Amino acid sequence: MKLTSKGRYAVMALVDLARFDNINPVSLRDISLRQGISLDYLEQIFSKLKKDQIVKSIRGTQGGYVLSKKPNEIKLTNIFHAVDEKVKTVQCKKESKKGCNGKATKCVTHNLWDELETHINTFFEKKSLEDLLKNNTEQRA
Amino acid sequence: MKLTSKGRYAVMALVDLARFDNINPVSLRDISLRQGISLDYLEQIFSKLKKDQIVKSIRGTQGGYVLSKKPNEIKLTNIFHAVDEKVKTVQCKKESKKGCNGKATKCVTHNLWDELETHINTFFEKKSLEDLLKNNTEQRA
DNA sequence: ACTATACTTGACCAATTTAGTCAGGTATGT
DNA sequence: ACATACCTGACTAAATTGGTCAAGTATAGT
Repeated sequence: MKLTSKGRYAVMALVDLARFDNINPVSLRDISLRQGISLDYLEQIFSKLKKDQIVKSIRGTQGGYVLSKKPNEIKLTNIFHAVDEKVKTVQCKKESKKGCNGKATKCVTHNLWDELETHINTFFEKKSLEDLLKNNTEQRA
Repeated sequence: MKLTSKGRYAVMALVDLARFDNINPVSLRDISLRQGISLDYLEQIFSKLKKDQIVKSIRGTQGGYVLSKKPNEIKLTNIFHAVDEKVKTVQCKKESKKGCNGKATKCVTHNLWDELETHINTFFEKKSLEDLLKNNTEQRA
């Protein structure tokens, strides 16, 4: 079970954005250089972030991206959801009321995976961009 | 971030094994039929479980597998470790004392991923096979 | 001794996903 | 007009996944 780079990059880019968008919109080029992420790839990621209204875009020279909410209102869940980074532990194709994969009973580990998914998602729902920013400035001090 | 079927199958198979190995060794064929997992694939998985001494094998007719420890001594961590289902959130190739990927500073989200990894692993370290067995018999009642 | 059962090992493979690249656009401030 | 920077979609190489297939070896029962 691993995180995809799309999810990781999205969070890295947004932390970067949050640190610099107070003055001017931040161009993807800058983020690309600072975070070492390919510009083309960033464009894909930001188009998704924009679709989910996590960022706003400003076109033209001196344009770039800005957060469309406050850092404490942007949770990891929101970011991951935007870039299709989803937590998937259960695979049962067909789940009826009482059974998995058409069987009469729930598969023996079904509850376990549900529990795990909840456990992970709770983590993502609690953490906001602001938390990460704090953590980061503390480190520099 | 998703669980691979190797990890899922390993846990399912071991729960099955734990329920039936009190009387006789359990053959992979039986597990295969009960859990709907391909026999060939189960063989791969059990060879790993055996290597990590989670199960013992008995060859020949009436042979099969048996747990080599008590269910409460087998944690999810042990199972996942055996079948190479590892939790990987951080990707930084080179991490020196203070930096990632050769840079001077830790990447802004490094602590976050570490935290997430710990959060998930804690879950795996707490859960034992016994917990799953209990949960399962409760369900049938 | 023979045979059926069941573990053992390793090679192989198709499909999917991932992590991007590439090649064009379009909008806008100066 | 022109440079900057967003926008969009097609494409692809490499890795991973989720297996299958083939050819063993060990052992219990007859």
